[in-house]
Amino acid sequence: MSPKRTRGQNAGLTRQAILQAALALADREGLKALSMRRIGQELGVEAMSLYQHVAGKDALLDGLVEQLFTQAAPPLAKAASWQEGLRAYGHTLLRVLLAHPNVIPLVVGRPAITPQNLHLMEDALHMLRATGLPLERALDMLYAVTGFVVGHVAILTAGGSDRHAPGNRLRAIPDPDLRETPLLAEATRARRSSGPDPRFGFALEAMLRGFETE
Amino acid sequence: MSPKRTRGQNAGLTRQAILQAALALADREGLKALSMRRIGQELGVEAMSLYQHVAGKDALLDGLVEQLFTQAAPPLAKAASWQEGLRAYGHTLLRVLLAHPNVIPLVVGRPAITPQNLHLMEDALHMLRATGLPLERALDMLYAVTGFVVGHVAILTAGGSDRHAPGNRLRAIPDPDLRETPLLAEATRARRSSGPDPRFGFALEAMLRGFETE
DNA sequence: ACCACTATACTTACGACGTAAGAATCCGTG
DNA sequence: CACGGATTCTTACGTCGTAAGTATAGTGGT
Repeated sequence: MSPKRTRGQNAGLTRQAILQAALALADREGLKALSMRRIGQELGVEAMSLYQHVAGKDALLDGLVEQLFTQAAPPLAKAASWQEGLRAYGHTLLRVLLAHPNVIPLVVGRPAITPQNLHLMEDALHMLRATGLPLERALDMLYAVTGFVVGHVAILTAGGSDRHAPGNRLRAIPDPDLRETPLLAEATRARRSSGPDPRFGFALEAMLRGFETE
Repeated sequence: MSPKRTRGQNAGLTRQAILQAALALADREGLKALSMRRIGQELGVEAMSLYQHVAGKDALLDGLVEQLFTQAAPPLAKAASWQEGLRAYGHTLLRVLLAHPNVIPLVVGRPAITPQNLHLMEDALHMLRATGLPLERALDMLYAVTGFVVGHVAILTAGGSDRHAPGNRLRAIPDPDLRETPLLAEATRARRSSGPDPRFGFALEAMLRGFETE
């Protein structure tokens, strides 16, 4: 009944399993809850056991970011034109990031230069160049789109992450005081009633068009 | 000679002075060095003394972000058209953020909903509406530009903040392994040799144009 | 001159953190 | 069965944010 293990008994730990548990924990309780001890607890294991599979906390956080980007990469790989590829990549990345709002500060705060992620970028460059884009321009656009999406999401989820850690909602401004900032209050109220992101797609298109007509 | 104080002697602490010292410390030694004890030490004071002027560490970090946005707000306030205002705001914000690369994760990770910042947004909305923009659209654009700049900077400074805390350089990718990712290596090398941000202005213009012709 | 009173700074203390070092246990191979 | 590497657990150290309590300096009234 009790899954108690003794000392050297393999607990089935994996880098992947650890990252998954950490991501789930971050989603559920916020970044502040992401301590080694807590993650271990989540896996029925002591904190120090994790160090067999990840080099340290920073490496673990890099791994989290890597997980997210890995999810967003495929659409880019199998597109016909660079416009279509970047568009699909942008929307997918947006969706992935919004699915894990608590982790967004990590995505922004660290480049996550894991081997895995470097290969993702390499593949993307291959694809973009295959559809007839100068190499340097391809990197620029990859950065521009990624930066735009990340920034957009950062603004969207501002205030969510840890302030009121569990159960954070996805909004821009937390009900500003009406008498102090009436315009702001009215504008955010109006904005919130419309769909979740009517402006994102448009701005992204504007960027793609801009790159086209350079 | 010795600036030693005894117990109740006023040390000249202020919220402003604390924030300034903290910002300088973060610029100099990275976010990880930003502990209450360390900041106090910087001001010749014990950690707990700071709590008389800031509510806690989170509030202090919010204050840091507030400082940055306050620096970027003026250009928007005194512009003739919304295009000009947003353009000036974007470029100024970019400059301010790049001047403090270490704190960028904070800017992204927290909305810094301080009263001060809410008023900044309120003023911006006033200005944008005065030059003939629907309120809701004004907020959209403010968010879009802010998000774009933040994202751009986040990507630009990725890897800097704490990894090798002091003396971080401002680059996108840290010399990827040539044999693993040849395209990426070549593209980043080419990119780095050109100016610091040839693409930012263009992308920003594309966005503004896009909003115009909606 | 004295005395509350308030503002400010310091001291101590607690629990949680990341992780270095080493001991204990399991498991595959001989 | 023996043993050696892999994996986990235990213990320990220094640092963190901050709650609670204490001591000192300045201030205004008498």
